[in-house]
Amino acid sequence: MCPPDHPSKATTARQRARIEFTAEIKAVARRQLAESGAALSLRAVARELGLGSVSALYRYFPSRDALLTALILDGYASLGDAAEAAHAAPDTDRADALERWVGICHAVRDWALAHPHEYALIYGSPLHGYAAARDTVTQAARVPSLIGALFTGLPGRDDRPGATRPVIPDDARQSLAPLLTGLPRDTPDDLVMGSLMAWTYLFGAISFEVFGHRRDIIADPRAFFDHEARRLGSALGLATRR
Amino acid sequence: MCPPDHPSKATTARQRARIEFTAEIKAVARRQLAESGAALSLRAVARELGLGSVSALYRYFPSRDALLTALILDGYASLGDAAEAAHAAPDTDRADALERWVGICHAVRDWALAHPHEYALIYGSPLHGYAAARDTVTQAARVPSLIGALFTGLPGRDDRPGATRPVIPDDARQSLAPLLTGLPRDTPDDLVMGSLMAWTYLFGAISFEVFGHRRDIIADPRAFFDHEARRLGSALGLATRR
DNA sequence: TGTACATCAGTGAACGCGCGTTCACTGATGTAC
DNA sequence: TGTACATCAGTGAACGCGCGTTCACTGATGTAC
Repeated sequence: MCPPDHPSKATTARQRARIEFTAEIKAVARRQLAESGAALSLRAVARELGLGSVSALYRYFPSRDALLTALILDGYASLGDAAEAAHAAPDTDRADALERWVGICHAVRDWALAHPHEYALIYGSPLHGYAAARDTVTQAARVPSLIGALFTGLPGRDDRPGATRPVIPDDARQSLAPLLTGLPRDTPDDLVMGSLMAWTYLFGAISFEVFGHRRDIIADPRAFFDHEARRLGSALGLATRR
Repeated sequence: MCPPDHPSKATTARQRARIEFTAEIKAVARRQLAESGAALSLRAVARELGLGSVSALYRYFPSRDALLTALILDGYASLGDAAEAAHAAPDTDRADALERWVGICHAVRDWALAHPHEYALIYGSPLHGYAAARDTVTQAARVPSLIGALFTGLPGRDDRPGATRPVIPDDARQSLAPLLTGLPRDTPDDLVMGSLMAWTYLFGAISFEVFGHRRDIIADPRAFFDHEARRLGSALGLATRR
């Protein structure tokens, strides 16, 4: 269905054109999704591309759902890129976990505000008959992984001797089992829990703003967001240097 | 468009039938929304109602959007009822703010899991060309108001003399202005902030679960939810008695 | 109480539009000898 | 280097389906005298 990921030097003009046109189709589809709203129409995409027929699209995507899947995958990847770039930014103090957390929060929020419809595609209501493709999970896990690393990574840990660790009841701890199997054995449960809560909060705050539930309620969304991210991060145990 | 809200005793059989049938239309529409997915089709609703023609529906709702608006309004009202019932439940210790918070959380979650499509209609991605009706704001405000009352109401306040209040930066405080005008003058900003954060978190956690982002990640969602609600509530300053 | 008229619920056909997918085809770009 | 054949991009028509909304209508339910 798609050209190989590692194009050999033997790429013909046809292959290059195919790759370019595939990208162009996705770009147009993305734009239309952003402008016209929720529904993605192959006919409209073909029209805007100047194609004389809809059926030409079927050379590139076997169905409408396949195109949608590609857009979702790209969305996750693009969001992951933005978050990881913020994490790797040279001007942040890498030892200050709270600052890094706030930086990631802003990166995700900025991305969501810049691509509200792609955000809705990823984190909004699930689509009618559409079943998420297996491939998406890898990309979808990038942001939560980043947050998890921030909480459980050593330089950010707030393990001052005086600090008391929150107690996690057994049933809640056991419900983390699917996650813990993928982590080092000595990862403290409360930090895993904390990173999940941080991810949840981040998603909630941005969804509220993007979906309009904060309109007329909060005057300066960015200032509010900055503060809530800070307060939540420290409430969940992220340490700052100051 | 609709019969008067306060039906006088002079309700004729016709008027009663009209009210009943309006409710039946909404019930069928709700069911179809839950089963078939996102799209609401007047024709399908008419078919299931046994009507010989779609156009009969136009006696009850002037357009498809009007029916959608009615469903959204009902959704907010139904959710508000559930949350308020939990808050007024006789077996909860009314002086224990944390327990009441957790009770409301479970009530909202239970409602959302029982009505996932209605939940998506209310809190999911905004609909294509659809603009929210003015009437919805009153109903939409019920859950956040309840949470706000819990945080700022006296019996729940964690105002032990030793407790230090979180400091809120000026810009974040000012962004709360639209909300503060509707509250008593001496309402502490940090509690208003806390209730907004609690509402945000609640929405984030439930959306994650309802929209499937916790599938394969958390084994026992209810246990996890119970713990996260507790931990968040106390992190935001709600006191418990124990 | 009985009749004449107004109100309104529901009908059925039509308008004009959209959509995803299939299929046999033309013609250009590549490949093998 | 030149020719014969295979590959594949794009065409255009068709299938079969969906949708919201309008409109002139029939016939039953209510109201006023």
